[in-house]
Amino acid sequence: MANTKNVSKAVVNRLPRYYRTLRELADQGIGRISSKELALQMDLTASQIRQDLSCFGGFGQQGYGYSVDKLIVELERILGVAGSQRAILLGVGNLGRALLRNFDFSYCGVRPIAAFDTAQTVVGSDFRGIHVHALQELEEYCERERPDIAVLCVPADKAMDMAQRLVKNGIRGIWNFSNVSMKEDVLGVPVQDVHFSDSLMTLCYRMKDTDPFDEINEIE
Amino acid sequence: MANTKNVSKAVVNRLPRYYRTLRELADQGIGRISSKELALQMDLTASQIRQDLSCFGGFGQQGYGYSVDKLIVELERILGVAGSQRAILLGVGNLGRALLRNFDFSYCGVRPIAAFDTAQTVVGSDFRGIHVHALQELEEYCERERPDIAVLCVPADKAMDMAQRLVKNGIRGIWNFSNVSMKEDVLGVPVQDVHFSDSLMTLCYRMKDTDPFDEINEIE
DNA sequence: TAGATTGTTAATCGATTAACAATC
DNA sequence: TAGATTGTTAATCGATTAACAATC
Repeated sequence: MANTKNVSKAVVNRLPRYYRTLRELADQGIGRISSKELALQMDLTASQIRQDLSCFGGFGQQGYGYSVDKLIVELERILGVAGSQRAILLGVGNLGRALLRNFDFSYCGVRPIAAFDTAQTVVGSDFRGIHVHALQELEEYCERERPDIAVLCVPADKAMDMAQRLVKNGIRGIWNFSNVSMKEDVLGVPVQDVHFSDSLMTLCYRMKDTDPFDEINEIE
Repeated sequence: MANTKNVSKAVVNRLPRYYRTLRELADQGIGRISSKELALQMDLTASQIRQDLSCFGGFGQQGYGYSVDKLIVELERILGVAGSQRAILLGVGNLGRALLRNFDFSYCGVRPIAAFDTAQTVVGSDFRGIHVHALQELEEYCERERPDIAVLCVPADKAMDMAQRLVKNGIRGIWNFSNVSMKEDVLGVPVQDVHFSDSLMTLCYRMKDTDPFDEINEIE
């Protein structure tokens, strides 16, 4: 019945991927899976999967494996994505719009409830039913609606001030798309950075192996 | 003079963050830094930083530390982001547009040279100087221009086919924004997935600690 | 029942940290 | 020169893998 044992960071990092894979399996109509099969699918070892899951409880059954649906529900509980957190989005530029229009927040158990911007051209418009408010209404809105998460899509130079303003207004977590690193210990709430550039750089690094011009890939 | 020694995955994962931090330091006009100071800034240990960097060579100087500029250049070489790779973007929806308009490709040494879509409404338009071609021109274009990287922003159901088509046309790496996991060993080129949802879920997980409604966060 | 597969304990492997001689 | 800081070797710590009794 333990909620958390001693969950290492490495395990936590794998949880979203477990969740994603299991959702895909469920979509394919697969109702149960063994650690061995799942390992094959995810390029892990069966041992590791059993070890990881056992941090949170015994969800499997000997001789049978794991129920996909049950595991999904458990992972939603573990990840805390089942609680229908309420999110507001700051900065309705191209990226903000792309998120409002295309991103499936509900997949993560998050519900976007409002957006904010300063530009007259977007204030008052709606994206997929989400209304864009003038930024000056932020304080009043937060007091009334008590959102949990802020999706930060403002320009880099405005990001830090905005983050502090949000925390002051009761925001409990920041999903940060502005390309600025924020010190969590200063803000006092979790900040999850999305660094597109890290991802692209990792791709470039991994492409070096296949680079026809890179002949100096020798050891020593 | 070693190009690569035995670089573990953990080290590689930290490289983009080293690069980002050093660029920030350079922007602040800081010309040199010791492993101790850098460790403080990045929440690592000085030992780890020296260990990590020494995988690629001895870039520091006893009694002095590291030259920020020199380290940036070295990291660009190590990461392979200095080669000005050429990228094409597939799928000019909101996300594709957001990337074309806002993302600083040059930060990663990548140069976007063209975009492709099927919709008559966007074909022929330009975003920051990048022209949107009709998708049917892809083959001809690739043969002529030989792009290295594909930025995949097409809908999930088109992603896998498109990826295979791109590889057939000589693409050597895929930056994948479509929410579909691709088997690299099938494609034969590196694929770097951008999973927004993983990031948002991790935020939700980390917010659990501060959740006022979550009283059962006990050990055992 | 027999076969399969779990959860967990022990063994191995790898990554991080500490320490220190070399030297700028 | 003396103080500072590197690169590297050895020690510690943690994470992954292997093995197996328990049991569905």
